[in-house]
Amino acid sequence: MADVAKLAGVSHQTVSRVLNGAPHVRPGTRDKVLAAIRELDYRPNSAARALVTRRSQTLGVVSFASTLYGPASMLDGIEQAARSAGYFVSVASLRSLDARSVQEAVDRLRDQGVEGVAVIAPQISAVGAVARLSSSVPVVAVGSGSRSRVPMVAVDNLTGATAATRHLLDLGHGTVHHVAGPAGWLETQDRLDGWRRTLEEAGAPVPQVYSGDWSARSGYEAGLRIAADPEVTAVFCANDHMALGLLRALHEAGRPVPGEISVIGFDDIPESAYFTPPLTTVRQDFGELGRRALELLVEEVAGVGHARSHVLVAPEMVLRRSTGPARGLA
Amino acid sequence: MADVAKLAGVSHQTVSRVLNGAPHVRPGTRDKVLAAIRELDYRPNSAARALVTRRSQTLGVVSFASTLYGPASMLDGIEQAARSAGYFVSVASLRSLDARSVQEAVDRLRDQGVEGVAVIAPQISAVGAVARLSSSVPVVAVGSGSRSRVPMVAVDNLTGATAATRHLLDLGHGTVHHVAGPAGWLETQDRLDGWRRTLEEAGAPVPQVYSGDWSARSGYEAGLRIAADPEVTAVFCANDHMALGLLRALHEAGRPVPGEISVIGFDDIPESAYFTPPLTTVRQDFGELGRRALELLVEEVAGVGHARSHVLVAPEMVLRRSTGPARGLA
DNA sequence: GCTTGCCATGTGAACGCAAACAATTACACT
DNA sequence: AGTGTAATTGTTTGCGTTCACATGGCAAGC
Repeated sequence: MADVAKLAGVSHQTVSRVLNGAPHVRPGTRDKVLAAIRELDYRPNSAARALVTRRSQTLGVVSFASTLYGPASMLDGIEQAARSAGYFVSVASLRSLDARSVQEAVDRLRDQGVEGVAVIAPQISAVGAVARLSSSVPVVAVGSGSRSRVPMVAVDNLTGATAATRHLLDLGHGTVHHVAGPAGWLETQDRLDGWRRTLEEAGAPVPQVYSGDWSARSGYEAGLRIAADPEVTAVFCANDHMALGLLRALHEAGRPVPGEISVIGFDDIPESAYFTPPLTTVRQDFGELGRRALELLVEEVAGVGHARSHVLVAPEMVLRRSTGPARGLA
Repeated sequence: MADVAKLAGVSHQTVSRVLNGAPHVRPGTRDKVLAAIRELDYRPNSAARALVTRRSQTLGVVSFASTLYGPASMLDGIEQAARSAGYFVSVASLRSLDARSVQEAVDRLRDQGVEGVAVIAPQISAVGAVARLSSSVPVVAVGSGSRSRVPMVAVDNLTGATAATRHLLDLGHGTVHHVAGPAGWLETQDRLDGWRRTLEEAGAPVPQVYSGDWSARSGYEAGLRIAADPEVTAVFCANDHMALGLLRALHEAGRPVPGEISVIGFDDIPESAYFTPPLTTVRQDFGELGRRALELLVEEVAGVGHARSHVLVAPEMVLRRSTGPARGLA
């Protein structure tokens, strides 16, 4: 910076002012400085700036299962929004979701000097852990269920699950079976609740719940059991990947979809439209979730009050061919 | 740090020595310092350290299409490896792949002070852009094709494509059609080359190439045209998502797979085993790719020579039910 | 007993920048 | 011309580390 100042014939402070867009710099002076900067290909040193301003311009993201479509999309949305807000993004991904790992990841990010952390870790224990240490750095949760003590942005899983269940009921199905996500996840819980409540309100029996781990494989395994149950005519899968596995199992068992069994998923991953048959599902816009979360985080970092700490984004049902009227009603 | 020094009754320099594991610190002294650190919950300031050491302990990742399974998995692998190597990871994702965007992303990272950059940007133009500016910071490319001028780690697309094509030929198919990825991608080119070369070596006719953009939708569109062509009995898709779309189109057109047409994909995403029918494909271990790339980058940063600058990871064929003998041979 | 040399620790700078404050200049208005 | 105010620029300080060097102590060797 001293070199730039010398070349431009001003003090380093004036260079600093130009760099930071401070007022009261004469245009001519600014131009000289700018020219010198270009001439020397000068780059401000972010470490020095961070040291004195105590602001790193960096936000942290704790992410889990980041190879899945949902988390990856949220991360992408976060990065986009962070960039427009002028922040860098540092990632720490989790291998497991216990409180210790989360603690560790957040510590790691904090040691790096991030000004805030977004957590894509939709497990109940994780959110608890995060809440406990959010004292030192602002934290927001992304895509988690509704019970978090920290500010968060999520899709309205309850409403989505209700819509899905309702849809199948309206099609004339006596009840709707459910393939849930793994225990401990906030999404799992909310979708389960929405499903159960809708059934109860409709006076429909609440059948036993099948449980998976979000993977197609687990959906397939649930599907094998479902296919063997002649009672089942409608299934709500807690995500599209499991629905894919379910579809596969049903196909192998010679149970036509939607002829004998209707299937609805959740997420609307880009592939869902090309399943066999194309999957009716509940769309959540993960990218949007990430963006909104980041906006919230930026507000927190800036010290704006937590006016709208809990943001719920409405999901949207996407009708395709995997759902149809109950048998005998066609 | 001064507080810690005072509490421990030593100088700040001794605290620094303890922190950095420097030799010549008496165990008793070390313990006192450690105790003081714990007592005060002291955290070293990374900005100050970066300022004086000129090392940020941060590596950058430029990523494109990071919501796709491949890039997301590579990012994940990179993050893992970076953590074990003691580095933080900062991400910059690209919206478009022109040289300007890449330039911008790398600049952004460099301004942040990263010590090296891994580029998940498998487009020819991107790699060119990166090569040009790799002077200031070490750069490695991940998952790109083989023609890059910067060090890189990739799956051996040529071999993979050859194996896929060979497999179908061996099954008795007269030739193999190809649904390629978008132009300009290194993977696209290498898989295309492998396919074409294998056909030529086998003396099989080289049919017209269908082109997609990696998405299931584009595979579906190619599939519509392929289904209408009675000549086609075997198709090699440049990735699994397009294969899914193709499968869908074939199914709709009443062309059984593998009865009438065999289909093979590339990638082996976790869902491929649950397609209808389960997809034969060529597996690439994206996570491993990311890890290897990061190791290479760390070596570069450390200044170790470029002995093994180009790492090719062998892909592995996964046989499932979407491929079978040619008609008349069953 | 007095050097020699290694250990253990302390002292003073410097890293590159922005904040606080000081100084100078320009301009309007009396 | 004289005063006041705002605009523009400069000077100094310190952010929290590590680095280079200085210092004191203690053991071994003569």
